[in-house]
Amino acid sequence: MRRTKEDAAKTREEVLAAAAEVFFENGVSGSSLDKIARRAGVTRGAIYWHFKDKAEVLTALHSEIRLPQEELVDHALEHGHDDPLSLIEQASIEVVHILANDEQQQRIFAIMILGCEFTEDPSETAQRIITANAEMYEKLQKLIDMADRQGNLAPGWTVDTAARAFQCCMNGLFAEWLRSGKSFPVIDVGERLVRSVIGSIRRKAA
Amino acid sequence: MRRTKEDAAKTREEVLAAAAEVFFENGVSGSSLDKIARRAGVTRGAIYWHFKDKAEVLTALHSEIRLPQEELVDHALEHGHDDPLSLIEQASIEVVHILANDEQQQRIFAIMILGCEFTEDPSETAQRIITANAEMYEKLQKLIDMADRQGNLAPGWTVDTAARAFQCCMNGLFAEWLRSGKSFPVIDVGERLVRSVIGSIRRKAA
DNA sequence: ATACAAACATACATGAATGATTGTAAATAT
DNA sequence: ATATTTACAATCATTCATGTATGTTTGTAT
Repeated sequence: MRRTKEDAAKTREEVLAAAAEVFFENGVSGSSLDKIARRAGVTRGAIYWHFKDKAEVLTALHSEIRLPQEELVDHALEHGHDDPLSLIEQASIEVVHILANDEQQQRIFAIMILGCEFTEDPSETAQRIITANAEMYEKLQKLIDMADRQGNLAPGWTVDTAARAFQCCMNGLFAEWLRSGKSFPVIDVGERLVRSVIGSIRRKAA
Repeated sequence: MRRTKEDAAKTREEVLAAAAEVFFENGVSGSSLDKIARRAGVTRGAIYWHFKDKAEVLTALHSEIRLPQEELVDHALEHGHDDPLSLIEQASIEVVHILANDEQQQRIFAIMILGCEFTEDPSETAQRIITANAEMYEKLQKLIDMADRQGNLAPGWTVDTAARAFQCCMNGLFAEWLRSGKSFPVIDVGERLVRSVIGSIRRKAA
């Protein structure tokens, strides 16, 4: 009962979708490959065909998140922008809106932030997550550096401090929202939070 | 080789200390009771004598964190305070300083925030963490409510939105710091962040 | 002095998850 | 038309952690 290439690609997607659900429900280490297979309507054999092990399923899931605003930010980094802080503000608010409406991305985000166990000697999977976070931070830092060179950074702030503070807020926002079972309006809180922090970072007009 | 009561209490503490280390290094579900026992210099028998199972070790660890400023906040809640927002600001900055210098509490915090797997149908352990977080939120909310009734809440903010925003920032700060391997100065970032958000929440003097 | 219980260590039984191997039917290349 | 992969399913051996049960030694009460 061999399937055509499209069929195979389909089962691969179904496995990933099932993995997202099961990981989300039981945590990564609480999810056996058998559970995922059953949810996907296949056997473990199928999973082992498409992926090396559970870690590879996780990284495959992770590589599925590609927020559209990343291109926006990349473009600004390449071509420059006359108001980088406003760009950060707008892009971040956009991300909040997107995440608030995309259940699949919420699940993946929850798995990454809350469901992946911390290790001091990180597994390659955990390492990838840390790396992705670091890349995000670098972009943030470069944009704020642009703002600084344009004289728009408020006194007292350094580029690094500002970038870290903003990153903490955003990750904290999503983590708390997902951890609490979406018990508060992310969009409201997120918009106010973003504007507050950006407002503090931005040098006030004299 | 029965020990005296003091000896027994000592091994209990040693088991907890070892558990904090092992959990921190390998994650909760990646830590077998045997590993913890070896680290503590005992056998699993000793652990099973003092605790029912791994979950009970975790909750025992969790109950070890009692930040001193909780009493400060409780006192303010009971007796009122003429400037609750300043109280939040000071207490939070104090917490940052304490956490920055207490490795044991850092480990426990890391385990709770990063190392405890998320479950939609939460285990009792996870539930305790969520509950503790909710209690913290309630106190925050009551303090901000006090500020609101004193006319000190900036327009645009609601009590809930402000409390959530602040909570997200603080948890995000610690989570990012620990996840990143303490790669940035928490105290600097934390102080600026706290002052920024509280500054945004507080109504400006006319 | 003796009986009992506390504080463990040791040994064992169980189950769950993994990874590897093998089987196999259909798709595709030749 | 045949050979060869592909895309899985099914089975198996092994590991590993857990929980329990039992053994052993020593404090402690009487």
